Amino acid sequence: MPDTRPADSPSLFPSHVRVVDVLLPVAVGSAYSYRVPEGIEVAVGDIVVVPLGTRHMLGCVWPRTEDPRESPKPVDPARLKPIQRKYDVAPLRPAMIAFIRWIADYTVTPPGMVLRLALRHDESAGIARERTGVRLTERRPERRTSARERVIAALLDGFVRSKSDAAREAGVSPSVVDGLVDDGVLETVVLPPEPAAEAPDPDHSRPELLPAQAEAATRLVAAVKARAFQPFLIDGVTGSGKTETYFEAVAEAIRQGRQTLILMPEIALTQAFLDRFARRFGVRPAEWHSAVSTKRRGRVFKGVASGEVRVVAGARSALFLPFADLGLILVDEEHDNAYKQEDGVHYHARDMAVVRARLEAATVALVSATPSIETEVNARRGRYTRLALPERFAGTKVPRLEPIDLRREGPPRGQWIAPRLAQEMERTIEAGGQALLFLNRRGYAPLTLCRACGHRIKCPSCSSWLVEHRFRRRLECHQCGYATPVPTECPNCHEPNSLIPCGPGVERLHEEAAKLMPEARLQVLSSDLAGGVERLRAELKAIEDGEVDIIIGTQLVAKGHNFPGLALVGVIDADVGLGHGDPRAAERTFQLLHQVAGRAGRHEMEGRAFLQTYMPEHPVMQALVAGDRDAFYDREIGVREEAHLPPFARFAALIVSGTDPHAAQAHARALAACSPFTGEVRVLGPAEAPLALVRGRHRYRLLARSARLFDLSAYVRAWMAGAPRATGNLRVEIDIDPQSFL
DNA sequence: AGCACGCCGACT
DNA sequence: GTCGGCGTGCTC
Repeated sequence: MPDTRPADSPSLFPSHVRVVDVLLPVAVGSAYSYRVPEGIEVAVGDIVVVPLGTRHMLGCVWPRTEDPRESPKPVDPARLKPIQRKYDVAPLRPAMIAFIRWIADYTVTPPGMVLRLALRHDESAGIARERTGVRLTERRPERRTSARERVIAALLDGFVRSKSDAAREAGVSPSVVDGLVDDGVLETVVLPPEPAAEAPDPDHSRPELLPAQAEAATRLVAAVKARAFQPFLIDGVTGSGKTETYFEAVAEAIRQGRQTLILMPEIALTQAFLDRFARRFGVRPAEWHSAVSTKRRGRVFKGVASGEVRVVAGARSALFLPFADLGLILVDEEHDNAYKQEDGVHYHARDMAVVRARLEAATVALVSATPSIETEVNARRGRYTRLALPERFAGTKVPRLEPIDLRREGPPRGQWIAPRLAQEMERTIEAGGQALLFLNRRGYAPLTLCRACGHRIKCPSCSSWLVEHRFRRRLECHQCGYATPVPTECPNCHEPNSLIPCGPGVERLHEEAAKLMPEARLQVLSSDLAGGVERLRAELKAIEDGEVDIIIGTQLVAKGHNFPGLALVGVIDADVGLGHGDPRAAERTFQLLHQVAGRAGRHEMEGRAFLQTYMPEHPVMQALVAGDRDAFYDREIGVREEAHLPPFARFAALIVSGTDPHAAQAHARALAACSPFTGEVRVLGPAEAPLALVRGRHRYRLLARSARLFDLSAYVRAWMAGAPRATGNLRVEIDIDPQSFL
């Protein structure tokens, strides 16, 4: 049914002119109206091609609302342009339209920008090329050659093969096959389109579950069966089998004929997860992330929309796929901050997953061994049902954690591995185990200092130090990517040979470890490893095969990878981030250290972990060493409540940036001055943003704080409506629920 | 978001 | 003289 204007409306349109609203994936406030030409039928949700200015783009036929923000103002009918054509993809379902609207509303972003997240994959529309195969006919060639004979022999079974397969099997070049087709010896046949993903089998290989797993699985399965919105927290210690547990829910969704979305923070490194899925269900799930080829993404997009793809494992962008019937969403490692999108539309994929599940009447489970404070509070309040998995599998023990007090037993100046840790490493390696040194700093040294004048080398366009990467012989900015050769004299006072590297990075730690243990085999693992993801996978494999004694890694090693031989973990600087007054630092530190320490001793050997710290009495260290998770959460939740911090209050951040610091600050002040007054919101700032200068843009930040149940999005929207426009190269970004509320 | 239009600085 | 930098405004 075309969505035509009611005949009785005092509209400018003659009643026979059919008009629909189309939302476009651009930053305009509302949908635009288009004429529907004869011979085209469109309905709400349809994806259409429309002209906009000088170009053509995809849009979605959008429902009319009472909301004046979304409805277009009446436009002169003479200016209406016609829809060009309907696009050959499944229409967006009402739940998806509602989801897009919800996010636009909540994040204070034009709905078109949110639609863009769902339509951005231009391959979504790409028409899958028809695949053809060849089959033997009754005819035989007049000219017979040995190559031709081989092709005929290979195809004698009568089955259809693709041209390239036929050529490969016969050991000939594809042109031989083409020649036989021309002679009528082979006929071409249209093949059915290649499936985007094989169908997973819910009963392929059902595992034995521990009692706690079985109990949790039963409840998840019941929720999936009920086909109603139900949120869970799967809260299980490392090695308790969270994945096996939620796989039972996936199996049930498959049996119900509904689809599953599994969100993961670091999808490029999840080979192991995909294999695990395949062992349980017989096939791998469809993958969705930036490293998947365009062509493949196009197939997955279509398969998801048609319902043929049953399970997608993906990064946060997979949340915007147009599922035909989504029954289950899993958010693995839900506490991971990679789920927060920090540019464009600022959304938190974990929270939006819960929203989407509600709109789809689906089950959603957040999964973590160290839940975010927000999720823990939701579980304690009963908003999320907690499914606890307290037991580890037989044969695996929780690693023993010990602090190393750097004030009393620290390493000599210029070194970073404490003598006790070095001893323990040696002992571990002698016993045939592996050791991991964890330091969350890439490169050789985080700061280069001039001994003569005290100058510290900074990035020319950011407010950050340049990090020395000795292997590449460069200083690099980790903020913007700026790189320059390591200078031989101080850029400030020009004193030669006066520059000294300060502090450790993983490269420097590698140097020190190699000196301490010259016999040991070492491997550095960080995200900037030369050779990219391929090389990384190879190194991980080598470690798994026991070809490495000491692993030196950044937080990459904390995330999701399993090292069976790992018996000892040394955290070089357990205090990173603590003591800077960032209220989220304690939580992040706890999660990261818990995760890193948990890497040790997942298998035969008893694991040990050492935390090098200047504050062993800090509650985070105490809770980690005592293995008392609840103590950490109790305390941290108490701190948040008392200080009126999330989730007991809400924040919105406005970041004003521009190349001219004075202009940026002035605009930030002007915004502060025009914030609508209400007793329920406090506006703080402007102050320099945590990263005061990025890529040559100076940043100032305003924070608005309200009570938990206040509609802060509506407040910010009203505020922006009455605010002076940003002019010149000034930009204002809105971040609802910012990660940092320092 | 793109893209065109328009207004000011250094070059064939 | 115009090429092109970016700032501004519009797209049904």
